Amino acid sequence: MIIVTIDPDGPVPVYRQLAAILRDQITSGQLEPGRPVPSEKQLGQEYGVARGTARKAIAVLRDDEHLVVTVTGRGSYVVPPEDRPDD
Amino acid sequence: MIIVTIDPDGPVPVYRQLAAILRDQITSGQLEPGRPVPSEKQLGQEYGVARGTARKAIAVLRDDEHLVVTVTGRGSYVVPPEDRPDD
DNA sequence: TCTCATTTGTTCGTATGTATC
DNA sequence: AGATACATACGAACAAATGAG
Repeated sequence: MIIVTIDPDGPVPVYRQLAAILRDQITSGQLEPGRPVPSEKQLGQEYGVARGTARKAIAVLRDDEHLVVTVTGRGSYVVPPEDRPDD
Repeated sequence: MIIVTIDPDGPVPVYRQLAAILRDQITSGQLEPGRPVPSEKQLGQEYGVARGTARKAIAVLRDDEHLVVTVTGRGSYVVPPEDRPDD
């Protein structure tokens, strides 16, 4: 069992650490295709970071890696592997 | 007559200023036990704040001070003094 | 049962100010 | 100067619950 925590004082920015955690959950199938990613608020509470930081982590997965899509007023959802551009 | 206004630029957050205003109205009896607190929308309009800010003010009175209870789809109501935990 | 308005609940989008590194 | 991080605040959209009719 690997304990995944965030180190605010480490060399890697918090939002990138959180993005890595979520990326692992997605690629491992723990977060299934089509299912919603926890909200920015939830992620903030669960990982002890500000909403803006959680938001930035999701932005990485969405804008840079296309692992999720975001819908205003709804949330972000895991993109099925076959729908991901160059994967 | 004390004029109660909200100072958006002061050191105290707007939602706490509004919570203080409502708290005074409740403890002074101006807002009577059992009666509804103005809706989030109304408070927003009356005090010139966003609904989310009015909502946050009510959350303080409900979650931290137990001065009001909230019913989804209905509104928030003033808790009678004798029903308030440790008061 | 159905429709409608009102209200609370939740979420994202954006901006500002402050502080730190 | 720039990136990071937090708190606050406004706005918008969507959802769910309630009650009136």
